[in-house]
Amino acid sequence: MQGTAPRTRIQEKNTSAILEAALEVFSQAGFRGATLDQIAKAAGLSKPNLLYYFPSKEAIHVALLSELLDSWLDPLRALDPQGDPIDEIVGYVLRKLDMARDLPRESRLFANEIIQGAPRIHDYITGPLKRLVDEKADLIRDWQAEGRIAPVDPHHLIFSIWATTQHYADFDVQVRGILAPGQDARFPEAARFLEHMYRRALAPG
Amino acid sequence: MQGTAPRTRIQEKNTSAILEAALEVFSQAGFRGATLDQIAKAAGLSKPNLLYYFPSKEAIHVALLSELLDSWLDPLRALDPQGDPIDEIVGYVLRKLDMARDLPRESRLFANEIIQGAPRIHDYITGPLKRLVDEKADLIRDWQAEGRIAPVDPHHLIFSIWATTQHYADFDVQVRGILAPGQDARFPEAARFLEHMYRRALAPG
DNA sequence: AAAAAGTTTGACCATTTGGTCAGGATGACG
DNA sequence: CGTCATCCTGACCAAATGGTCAAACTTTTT
Repeated sequence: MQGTAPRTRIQEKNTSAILEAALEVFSQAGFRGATLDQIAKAAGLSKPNLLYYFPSKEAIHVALLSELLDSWLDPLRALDPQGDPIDEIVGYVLRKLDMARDLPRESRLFANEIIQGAPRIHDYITGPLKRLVDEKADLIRDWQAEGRIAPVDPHHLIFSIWATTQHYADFDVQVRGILAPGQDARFPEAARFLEHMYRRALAPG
Repeated sequence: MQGTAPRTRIQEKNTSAILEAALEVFSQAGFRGATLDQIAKAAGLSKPNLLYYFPSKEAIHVALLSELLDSWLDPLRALDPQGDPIDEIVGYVLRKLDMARDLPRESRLFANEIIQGAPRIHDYITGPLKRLVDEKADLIRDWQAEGRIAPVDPHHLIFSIWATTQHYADFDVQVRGILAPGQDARFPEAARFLEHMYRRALAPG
């Protein structure tokens, strides 16, 4: 009945249909641009029925964001202190690029939220996200101290990785519009470009 | 009276007050998230008075976008075929970064529009924007053929420049949240990082 | 100073939108 | 099969929102 764990099959089915529909709508229109009617229609339910499963529009949005944020950090977490520094970072870039390809709606949901001032996830940014980024920045500084990677600012390196990879999800319309028609290969091409760029930029010496 | 050129002082003053207010509101909330009341209040006018100067909310948005798109291409246009390839591209990066610092609302207005599917500027993307990008991609390919710059995909190079620079405007909240506190230096730091990255990535050989 | 042109507003309207509710339908289960 | 809990809906509501309009108020022009 609430945003917590579903208890019955019907709840299971409907809550996930709602979240799926809401992801579609919110990611495309932003929070205020989305309407309960759109979400209900996309989920194949009536509006009052939506509100039987979630107490409000806001609650749906929060549920969606919580689910997302939970897994958003995973690729960065996987940066391995034991691995080869440049391979690790390039691996991170390619993992993020895969996410942009496979989960573009999640990326746009996140982007919408942040562009509009991150009203609902400010604590996440200054809390868990900042902590993890700071930790990985330290790791990168360690690698730099050992001379295994060029001495660039770790935070801005991470920002650039986010920017370049998420760009292919968030600005997809623009990318396709400019690359058209043969844009089917844009992700492999982007991977090749980004791998080249980061290998070159980070090579020590 | 319409979105064309103002005729009187009062028109001059009020239309620019409206556009300034609308930029503030639209860039922060997106088209659907913005309300005429918010814009009117920010402009210091009554809502009916807004609609005396612009026929609709949509018209204000269009006027704003037209104004913006007109100047959006300038930095890329300035890529000089006569200059040193790497200096030219790094110069472009730094110019875009300056724009992200000085005109963040314009950047967010644009980003909001594209994330939400570019309903109002699709023709601009596949038209003038694509043309200019393709032209500059050819220039970059020429430089590559002369061996003066590394052979990376020119389109994806340009995308990465847009992504990394606009990130500092569009995702400002996130950048500040992670860098805090000493985030006042984020633009000079970003400039240093990006210049390093692109010089390294593009050096021939 | 009067007329004309331009500007502003309060009151109003239709539609959209998030949300409620009483009651009916449907399933789970002894 | 009966009953209890879960699920679903049509009708409804209040607030917000984009937009209209007649009338009043200013400014410019003659």
